[in-house]
Amino acid sequence: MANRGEPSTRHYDEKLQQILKTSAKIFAEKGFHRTSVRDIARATSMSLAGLYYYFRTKEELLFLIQEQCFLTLVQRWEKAVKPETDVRSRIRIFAENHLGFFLHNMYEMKVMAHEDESLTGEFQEKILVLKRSYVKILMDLIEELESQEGGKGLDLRAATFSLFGMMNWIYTWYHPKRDLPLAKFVEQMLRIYFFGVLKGGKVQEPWFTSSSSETGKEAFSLWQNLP
Amino acid sequence: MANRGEPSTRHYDEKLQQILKTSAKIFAEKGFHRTSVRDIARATSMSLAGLYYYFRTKEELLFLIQEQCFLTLVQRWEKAVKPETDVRSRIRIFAENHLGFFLHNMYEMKVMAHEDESLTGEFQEKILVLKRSYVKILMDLIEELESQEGGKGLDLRAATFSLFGMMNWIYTWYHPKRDLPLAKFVEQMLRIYFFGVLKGGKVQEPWFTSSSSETGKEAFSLWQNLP
Amino acid sequence: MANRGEPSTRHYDEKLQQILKTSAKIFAEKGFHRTSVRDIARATSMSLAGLYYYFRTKEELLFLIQEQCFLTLVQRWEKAVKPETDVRSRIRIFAENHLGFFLHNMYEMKVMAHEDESLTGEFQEKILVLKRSYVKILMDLIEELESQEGGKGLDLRAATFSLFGMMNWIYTWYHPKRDLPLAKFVEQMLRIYFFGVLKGGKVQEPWFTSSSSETGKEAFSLWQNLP
Amino acid sequence: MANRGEPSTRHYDEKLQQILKTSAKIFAEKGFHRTSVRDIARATSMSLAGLYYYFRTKEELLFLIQEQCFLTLVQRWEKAVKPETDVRSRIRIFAENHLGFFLHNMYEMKVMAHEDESLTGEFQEKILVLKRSYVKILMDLIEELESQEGGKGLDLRAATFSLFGMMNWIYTWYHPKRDLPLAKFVEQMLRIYFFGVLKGGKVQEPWFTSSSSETGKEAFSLWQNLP
DNA sequence: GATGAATGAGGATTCATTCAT
DNA sequence: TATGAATGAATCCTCATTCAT
Repeated sequence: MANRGEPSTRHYDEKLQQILKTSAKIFAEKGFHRTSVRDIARATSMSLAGLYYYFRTKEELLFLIQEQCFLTLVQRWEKAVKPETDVRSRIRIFAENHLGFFLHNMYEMKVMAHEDESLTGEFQEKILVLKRSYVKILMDLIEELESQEGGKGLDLRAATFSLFGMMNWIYTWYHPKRDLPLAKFVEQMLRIYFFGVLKGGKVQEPWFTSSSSETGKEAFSLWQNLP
Repeated sequence: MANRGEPSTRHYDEKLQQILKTSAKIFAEKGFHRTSVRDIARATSMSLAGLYYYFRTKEELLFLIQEQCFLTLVQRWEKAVKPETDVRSRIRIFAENHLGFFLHNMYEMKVMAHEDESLTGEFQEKILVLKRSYVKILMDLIEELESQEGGKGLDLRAATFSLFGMMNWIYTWYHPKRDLPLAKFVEQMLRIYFFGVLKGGKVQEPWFTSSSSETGKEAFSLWQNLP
Repeated sequence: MANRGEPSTRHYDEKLQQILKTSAKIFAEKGFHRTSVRDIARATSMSLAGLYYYFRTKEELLFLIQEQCFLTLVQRWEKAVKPETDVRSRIRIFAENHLGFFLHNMYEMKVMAHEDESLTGEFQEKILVLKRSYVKILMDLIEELESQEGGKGLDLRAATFSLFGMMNWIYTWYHPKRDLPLAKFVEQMLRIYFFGVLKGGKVQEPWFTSSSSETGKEAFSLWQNLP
Repeated sequence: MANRGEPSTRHYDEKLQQILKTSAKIFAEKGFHRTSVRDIARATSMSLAGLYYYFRTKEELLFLIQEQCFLTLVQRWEKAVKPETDVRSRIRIFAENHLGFFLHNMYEMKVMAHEDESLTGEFQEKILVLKRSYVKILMDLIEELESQEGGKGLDLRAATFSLFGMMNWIYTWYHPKRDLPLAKFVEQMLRIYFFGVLKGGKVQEPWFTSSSSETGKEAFSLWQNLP
């Protein structure tokens, strides 16, 4: 019965998973646009045309990879988190989930972080929805943290995306052999995010003295118009 | 007659700058590989062939953009920093410099952060050298901070790239109209980086209690083999 | 086990007929070359591979459609015509047969009229034979008409194909809801063909006065070499 | 200045004309869909990519051919027709124009008559507009003829498209060497159309005696459901 | 009889780049 | 300096067809 789109599931699914895995690797290494479907055919030992039995366009392939990642991410988060009273712990669990996933699926991570904008149209929209709801989880936690622990008057978006930035950027520099193993790594990152890099305990306010920072808007006007 | 390599510099430079600026915008918006030289011709109102007077290949164009950014970045940093005794202040100046540049040249920033790996061969190597020396500046500062202020036993690479991550990631989410203006924005980011998001003053050690974090390496083994 | 060439005929034939009917519709609507075997699979709710039990190639499918049409056309003609003495009546019957078939099987008609040259090799040749013999029927009738009724000195091929042209062209414009019903339609067409559109009875000779027509060969030399 | 779409006109136009002419020939011989752009490249001794300087898609190429034909057809008609009082003469001039064009540009004629439906979207629409206005010219003439000369009660659409059918069908059978030369050919066709093939003068009404014709709607019900 | 899975060949189109002028 | 015209190479994708089951 199945006519492209709903092939029989047993073999199909296994093969598709293998294709997604292999493609993610190549996309991560060469970039989505530099990767030709032929590259994927070669890597999967399939024929060019044979691949198209499993996806309709190269872009759909990218979409499938990203979609699966987000779904997995959210699903594991929901399984890992308990209605604990401690916000801070929940944030920690979120970060553990996020980094754990990323370090164990570095190719997919890279693809998600980097090939974000390679999707267009409906594919882009669908991923955007997933991503927004995923981001909202962390943002809500941080908001709760702010309001609950008294807060330092941090900008919510800045606080949220700073953590995402720290975490997502790792694909550009993290080497398993060179850097800390996962558990320690997570600890370090959360330590920085929660307590900062400075040793001292008390928050010194005003802690900065730069003249430029004080002048507000014009502070960096010299930056206008490169070079 | 001026030929390639030694064109009369007056007009040449101005025009080239305009081309770089325009190209950076398009690269930022469509991505390097999705951008065709025709797109650039259209945007600069030049003929396709005419452009090739100013660069030899599309990749060189990307290189020129990135090179100029790094040179500017380093140059301004050197001008802005004084042999101050305070490490923390120097880090702040570095961040101000970095973010100031990024927010005032968002297209170039995006291109630097995102089209990093689109360079190959010699171009890639040259940029790598520049980038490494730029990263080293911050890394050295943080090392100094660690050793001087007593330190919290942070991993140097993690601490360095966490700050870069926070800063470089902004191209994915920062909207001038929606988010904080530059000066406040820098302040927020440094506050998080220096003191963390938690309110409290004293560092609680051990501050975390997660069982998974304690188990070390195996902690996230469930992540193996997506999905 | 029935194998290709001698399948059990009962089910086979019914199913084949259904496939031919469906294919004719799609060929008519999208054109032979634009139609993929997948389109036919979809429309017949069969699997792609399943179809190939009923025909060996897509071209054979087209051949079968055309062949069946011609055979039917000739067969019904032979059944309808009586050794009447009146040539004119026999021509009328031929036209009724032809148009009756066409209007009742518009998809097949379109395919016959339009996808004529989509056949190649042996298929083409076989259809050509059928077509020639079919055309010959009408041509012979018209020849008989000419010689018998005295004739107007008409060119035989021109007279024959003019009628075919009038009839075959209808697939491009005839709409059942908009145009005359079959019986009246046939009448109109034959009236034009037999008596012309002009009202008058007597043939005016010379009926034309155009100077260009008189100049013979060079008349339309301005047409040479478009535009 | 020119950037695809408005190239400089001198050389461009000549070359484009040559491409159109060559393409029309191939389209006529192999059919539009069977013709690959490579075929055209070969026939024009240009490179595949080089062709795309002159048109954006293969379909546009077909459009250009058809458009030019219709424009030429209308333009020459307007130049040829005089506000003569005689409708019949004007119809004759129309037919002369149409057939003259067709016989002198048989490839283009075939393409117009046969590859009609190969256009889609806007291209199709534009040609449809041209075609409708072209058809309207003849239809108006025939209407005038009907009302003026008294008329035989002919259906307007049937009368109009019968003539078009006779004329347009010639691409399927006309051979310059075998058939009548243009002037005589036009004469024959008009004679049939105006006076019919029957010799006699008077219109016999009712001129037909077929029983089936009299039964009206059900006349050809045997045709239902091929075979 | 029927189908899921696979493939070789070919198709339209785009692109970076060049070169004569 | 600048450009119109041209091109080789590559890209994504579709298609008719097959074959083991």
